[in-house]
Amino acid sequence: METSLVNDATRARAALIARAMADPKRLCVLEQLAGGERSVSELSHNVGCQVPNMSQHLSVLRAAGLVASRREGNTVFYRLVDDRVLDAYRALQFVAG
Amino acid sequence: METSLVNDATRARAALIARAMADPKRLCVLEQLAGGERSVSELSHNVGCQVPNMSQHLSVLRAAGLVASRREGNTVFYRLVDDRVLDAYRALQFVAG
DNA sequence: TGTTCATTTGCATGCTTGCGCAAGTTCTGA
DNA sequence: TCAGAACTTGCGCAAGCATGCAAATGAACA
Repeated sequence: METSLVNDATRARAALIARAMADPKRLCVLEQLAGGERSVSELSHNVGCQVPNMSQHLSVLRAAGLVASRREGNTVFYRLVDDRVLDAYRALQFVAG
Repeated sequence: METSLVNDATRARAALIARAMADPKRLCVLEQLAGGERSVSELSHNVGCQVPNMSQHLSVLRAAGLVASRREGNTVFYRLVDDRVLDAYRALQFVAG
């Protein structure tokens, strides 16, 4: 076991982000959010899953720091935290060929 | 549920790749392979896990199409299939901050 | 053929995940 | 204060995954 150019913490953080992106529905959410803010119910409708399930996926994405939310009355809107998230997604798609 | 710019198959493929990258040890393997071919035992030593465990991680990476292998006598050498894999990893690190 | 080294596979275990459903929370409007 | 809409959380289950260890396979060589 030897040292590396990248430290353990950075690697763990990158792995967490990859983990958050490791689900087609969550990738679909990122695509939706690329077009701007969306509510939970909009997302669950567009992605095709139940609202509680979508809420769980969103909490995974939020825990990884990929999305953030804002409440407006009864409605919670989610958005991408940073466009670099889309860059990473595009890089994955590029590898996917 | 509405259509999207990206089809289900592409999304699933990207998710598979993200899943393959969703482990610090596997990311460490990618870093090692960025420096050229490595044998399984070298990798298990450098990454810090048992050989059978490394073999499993490598099979995950291979299933995702990120690495390929070549046999030379008793030794199996693994390599990155494509430098775009590193681009994707860098993009993840970039998101990680 | 028999031995040894390098890697892969099989198996058991314990942890994590995605999902559906029910219940709880937060806010709006009558 | 009460009903209803929009989310979130808790729970249980089936499936998937990481890991360690033992056994099996493959290749080289005496």
